[in-house]
Amino acid sequence: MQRTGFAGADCPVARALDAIGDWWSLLIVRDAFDGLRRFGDFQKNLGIAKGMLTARLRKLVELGVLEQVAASDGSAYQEYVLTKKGHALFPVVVSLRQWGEANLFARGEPHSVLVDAQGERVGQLVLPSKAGRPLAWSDTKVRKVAARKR
Amino acid sequence: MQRTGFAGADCPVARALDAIGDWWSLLIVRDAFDGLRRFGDFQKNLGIAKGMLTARLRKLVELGVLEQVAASDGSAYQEYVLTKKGHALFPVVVSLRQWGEANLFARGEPHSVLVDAQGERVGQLVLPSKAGRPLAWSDTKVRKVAARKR
DNA sequence: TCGAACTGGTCTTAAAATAGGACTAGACAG
DNA sequence: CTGTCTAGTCCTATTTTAAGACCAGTTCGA
Repeated sequence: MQRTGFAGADCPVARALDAIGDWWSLLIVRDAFDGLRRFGDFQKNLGIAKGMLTARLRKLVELGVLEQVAASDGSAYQEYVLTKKGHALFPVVVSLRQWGEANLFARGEPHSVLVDAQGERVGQLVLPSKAGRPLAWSDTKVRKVAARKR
Repeated sequence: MQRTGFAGADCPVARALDAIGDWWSLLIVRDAFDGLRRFGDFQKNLGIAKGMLTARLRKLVELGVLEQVAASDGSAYQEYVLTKKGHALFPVVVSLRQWGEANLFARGEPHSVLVDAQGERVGQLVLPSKAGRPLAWSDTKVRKVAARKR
């Protein structure tokens, strides 16, 4: 059966997952943040089937997360680069990274880490209140809109 | 073919997506943050097939994101609640929400919003450097470990 | 300048995942 | 005791995925 979609949901989380919540899209975006640009680079680095990659890249371009530009090396080929909307996914990738680091590796198990320009490990993502005070989950709640179709 | 997995990857993003990067898991987690606890509540709210929900809940329990506890209303049934590891997914859900809010709704289109205890809308997630200065994507890079299998 | 190899795909196929619904055992309410 | 609710299991049709064969245009090396 066709996979259920959430494109019309009121909840931004549902819409976001509908757009980029499949098995590959965020890994492609992660690789794009890592500097990968070419079809073949993504394909080799991810080990993804070419047909899948074609479909995913096309969807990400349609969504406006990636755009195709002429290759930077002067060849006749094209490259895929993050748009502004794509760059806005940075916190999503970082939050997944930080959760993974803290919860999916054994103590001492090596993994890649995110560092700043000085090579220092970055801190944890912080959710500030309007006044700038850090908020935990229990300090927040979701204000729903009047129910529509869902 | 069997869906490609990333359980052994060096990259925490890949492992995180392997664990919770399917179409339903994060929506279940979102609903759990929203206070849903019972099988039937998740099923009704998400419109998910029961077989899917059974499989996803089981996987989330195995992962240690959810745990089953005796129902809080004194009945003989069970409930699913977030563990500490599950609560740690809060920034992931929030980052998806904020990206969705900013990029997937037309201007003026209504959507649910995250507010603090005073009902004020929360700010954007911030990634601080070790010293506490906010970092953008371009201020960071990924330090890889010595290449293994992938 | 010619052929070989590279790039960026398309197409086909088999296996696996999903949606949807029928069915069921035990709990609960009247 | 009986009907309904809960939390599932199981089955089937359809879609998605992985994997690889194949292909046209581009670039490279001699």
